[in-house]
Amino acid sequence: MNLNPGPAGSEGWREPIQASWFDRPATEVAPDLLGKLLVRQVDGACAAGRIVETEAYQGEDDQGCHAKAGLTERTRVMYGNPGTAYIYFTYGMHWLLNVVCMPVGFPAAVLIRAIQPIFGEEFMQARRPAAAKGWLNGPAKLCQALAVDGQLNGANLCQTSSGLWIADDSVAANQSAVRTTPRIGLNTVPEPWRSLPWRYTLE
DNA sequence: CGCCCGATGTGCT
DNA sequence: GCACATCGGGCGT
Repeated sequence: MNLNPGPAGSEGWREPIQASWFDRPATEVAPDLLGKLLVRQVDGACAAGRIVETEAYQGEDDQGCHAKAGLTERTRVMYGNPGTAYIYFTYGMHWLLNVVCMPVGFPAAVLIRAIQPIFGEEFMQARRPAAAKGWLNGPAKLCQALAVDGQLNGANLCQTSSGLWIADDSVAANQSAVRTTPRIGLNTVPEPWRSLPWRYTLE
């Protein structure tokens, strides 16, 4: 098995970020996730991408957050441990990946919206049209590329045994390059939540 | 490039 | 019923 090691001299991608790092507001975790690695290991292959776009969703008050409906079967994971994967199905065909934040009992999560390929491109391209332009710049696209679906809902992202984790390879993001905008796709969400600057992008 | 629209399943009112 | 944290193709500019 060739694990397609990461950048020379950097083994940081093997070490998952620990749960305590996610035990704070999603509006803090979301910008801090920019520049971190999203790593997938499954079927004897390994692939990773650098996170370049995130969104924060937090609290039952946030009318853009699924937790506005309170604790339900669907939102249960968001009320759980920080560092857990909250993965849901939408538009009849797409999976979206979030990382749970905040202590148990408070619903919050960060949506991973885009990554840039770091290694394991062959693994990712086998699941995405190789010729497609912008083949990882969307929350459903990156889930398809990394073989992330509902089977991983509730998975612990703080251990490699899940086959999905987030790592810091010490290629620090330039914080000055972080930009904020309103979140995408909240077309019927009332103000002020619709326009909160809770989308974070790199470059 | 932009806008428009259909695909397609499910959670919640 | 309907909205939905989307995507890709089609067609007009």
